[in-house]
Amino acid sequence: MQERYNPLEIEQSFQRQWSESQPWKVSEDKTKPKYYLLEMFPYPSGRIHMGHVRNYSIGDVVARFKRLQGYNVLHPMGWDAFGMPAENAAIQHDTHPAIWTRENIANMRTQLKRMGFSYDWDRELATCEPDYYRWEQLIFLKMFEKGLAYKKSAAVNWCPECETVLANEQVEDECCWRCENKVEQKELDQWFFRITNYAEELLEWTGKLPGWPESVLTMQRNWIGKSTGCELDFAVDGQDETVRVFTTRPDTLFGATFMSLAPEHPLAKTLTVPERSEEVEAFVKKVQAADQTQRTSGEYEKEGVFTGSYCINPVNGARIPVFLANFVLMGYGTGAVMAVPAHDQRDFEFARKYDLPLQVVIQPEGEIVGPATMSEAWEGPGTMVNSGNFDGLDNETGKQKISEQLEADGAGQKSVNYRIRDWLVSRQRYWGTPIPVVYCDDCGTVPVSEEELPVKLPTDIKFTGEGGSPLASLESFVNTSCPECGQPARRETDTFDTFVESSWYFLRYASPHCDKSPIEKSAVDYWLPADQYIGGVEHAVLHLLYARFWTKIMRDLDMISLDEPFENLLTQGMVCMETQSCPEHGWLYPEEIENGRCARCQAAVVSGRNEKMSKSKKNVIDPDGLIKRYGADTARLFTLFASPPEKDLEWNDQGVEGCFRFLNRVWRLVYDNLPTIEAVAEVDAASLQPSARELRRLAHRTIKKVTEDIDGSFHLNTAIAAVMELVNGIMAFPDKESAPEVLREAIESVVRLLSPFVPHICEELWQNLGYVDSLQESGWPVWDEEALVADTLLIVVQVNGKVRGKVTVPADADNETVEASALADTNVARFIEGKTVRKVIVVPGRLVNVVVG
RNA sequence: GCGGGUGUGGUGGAACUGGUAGACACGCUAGAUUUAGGAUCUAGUGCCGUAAGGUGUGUGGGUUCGAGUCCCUCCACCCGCACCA
Repeated sequence: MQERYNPLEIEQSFQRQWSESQPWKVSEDKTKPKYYLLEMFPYPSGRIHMGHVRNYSIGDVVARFKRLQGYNVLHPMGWDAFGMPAENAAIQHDTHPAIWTRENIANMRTQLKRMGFSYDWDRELATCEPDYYRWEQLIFLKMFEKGLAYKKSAAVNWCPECETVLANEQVEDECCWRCENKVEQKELDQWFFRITNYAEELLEWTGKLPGWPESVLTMQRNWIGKSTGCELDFAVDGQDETVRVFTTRPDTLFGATFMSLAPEHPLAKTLTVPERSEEVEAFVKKVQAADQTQRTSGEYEKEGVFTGSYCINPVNGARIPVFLANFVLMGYGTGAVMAVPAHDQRDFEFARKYDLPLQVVIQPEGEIVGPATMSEAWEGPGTMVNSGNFDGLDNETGKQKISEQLEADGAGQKSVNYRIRDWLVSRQRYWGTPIPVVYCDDCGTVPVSEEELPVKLPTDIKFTGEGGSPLASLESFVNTSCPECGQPARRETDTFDTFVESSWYFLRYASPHCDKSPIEKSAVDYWLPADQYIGGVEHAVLHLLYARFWTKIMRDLDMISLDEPFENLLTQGMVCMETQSCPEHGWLYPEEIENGRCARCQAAVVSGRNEKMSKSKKNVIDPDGLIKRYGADTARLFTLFASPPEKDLEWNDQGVEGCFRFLNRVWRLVYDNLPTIEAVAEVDAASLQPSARELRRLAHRTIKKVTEDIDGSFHLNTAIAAVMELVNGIMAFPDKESAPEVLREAIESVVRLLSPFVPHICEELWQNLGYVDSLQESGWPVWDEEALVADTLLIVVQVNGKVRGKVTVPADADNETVEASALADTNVARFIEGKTVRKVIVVPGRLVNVVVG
């Protein structure tokens, strides 16, 4: 055995072996319990970053652990390979997205292998390959057939920088999720997936995913945004029209004193009387000129205009004026709102501004509110008043009763509204899956026939960066014949949102080479759902919602029998680091700083906030540099030890040093003790001296702790801390020579327990301990319950709840004995002296509390 | 506004069903070793105090023999949704 720990040599040697023997290649084996460990696959940007290192290190611990426990573990890796950066790179570097992407994949694959992650590389897939996306096109055809994919003209989000439309989920604060530029609204003809058909089921299942973090479930519930109420019709006075409204507060119907329509409402023009049309048109123009951000921010001043028409309240015949109001959105509900100023704050403000009447219909308990005295709307519960037959009911009952009445009268019905909109999936970009559709002058929108698939993305393309998608100008692609009538026709030149590919890659992993269909059902039946999914929380309402939706789609197309794809979800925190900047040169990389000064101009460097590592702010650590300096095991160990997986990780170079020192200590632990433990007998538990029994107890306690910390709970940082304690305990063990078999067991435990975290060094140490077979074949250690039992216990003695002493008692001492020795402690006696002992509480195995007074 | 979450030493973080708060690590201090530095080893390290002891988990209160943990109040910060009818 070498004296010094040489990580690079060891790691490369094992990685070469693993490449050849492919120890993690799996197939369906019904004799073993399966475990599908999935990590969010990366976009092939070119290099892995610390976020990947962290994500995949967490996953690899669990994969290796489960394998050692005897599970048949599927642990795949692939590439989310379509997307904008490839196109931008092609324009900038005069290359082709396909070449750029494949080179990046090759680089990153090497980097992942250099980290020692235990993937089944045989299942690797890249979504930009026709043998992947052809199946996506097939599923699209089936969705089209069922009306689950459709094209419509709608006001959509347009990113001028990316020159494409975006889904609602991809707009954050009115900005593009990718380039952070301001998004515009445009009326365009686009492809949608009917996710709204699944709104209720997606919502319902958020209550049936106990393995998901509450925060993600809540975000999805918010996004789906269900509200229940009813829809009802208001007749227009003197015209043969009705205005349909949606309300969640039918109980306030008697309090409706006016009506607000969205400026875009189809009836807006019809209801405007000629003498008001000038004013109304001016108002509509003004609202349309304001951008969406202003219009939907709470601070936007409520404004409106009277149309001159009146509606009739169906329950009491009241004649109420119809307004157009800037805060009413056409995209939600029916685009018309019955305004109840006494019980809705927005309506209240609007009514005060335009001097419209208030009618109180819900009286809160214990106070009297009236139109004259109200300074804000009462939105809380109460008793119904001024509501005809419904007076005296509590308003919750009133909601039910009024809805029933409306239904009985045929004036309305109970109704549910969702905030979620259909998923806009077409993109005006080149580097994506072609949408397999043809436009024919005679036959209209015609799907490509299944036999024609895949519609391959053409590669003979020039990238100028101008004029939108290069596909549209590629005659050889665009010009085709109609699948139905054979006449000349044009291909769809939009491609799919890349989130379509990532919505089902985890299903494809089950049978990645299947060339008959998207998936092999038996393989999906065996492996899915994924037992554990690990990735960043930024996909809470994007990928994680789409993937759930797609799974249900494939289920309803009878391709799989699965309701939900991911049994357990772990959202790991971000990797953060302080930003550093120079007044002259802006953001600085860590290696551009020398002794707190800018390497170029020697100006003092200013430290900024601790935030997510990002290239744009240059607060990044390159995994490659870390591996070269310390090895992959240290890189893995630090990201796992520095903080619990779900929390953000603060980068700390000294912490990395500390982890490297620890691995050196482990190395030395084996090296120094090897002569003592090379040839020893089995442990004979019965004949051990107290100190050896103590060490053995520590070793077994650690096995238990590490097992329980990894399994299900992901307390990886405390698992590592526990092994560190064991190492400290072994180093301090005084009787190494007289109890070598216990020493060996303890040292072996360290090596075995650490192996999922730092596999290379452990494998090497295992061999040095004399084993020929791989550590991966050795199984996970099990603790001996009997070894956990202590001979003596340390009992804390409190007087009136304050710690005054500690006594050691035999483990089997009864309460009386424990109490007696507690009271006999000299320091405890000091505090009891002269006082009456009122009560003594003995907590077996823990403490004694003496209550005096 | 609604919903979710988080507040513990100089720092990252521990603490099972209420039972020694601060495990483990970083940093720091002192010492050993070393030509020096690094590495390594030993001891110490919440705060106040020479000590005995006091005090301490965002604030204030409550339950309890005993509260970081349970209940109530308030505060701060983070995340998601938001004129959603």
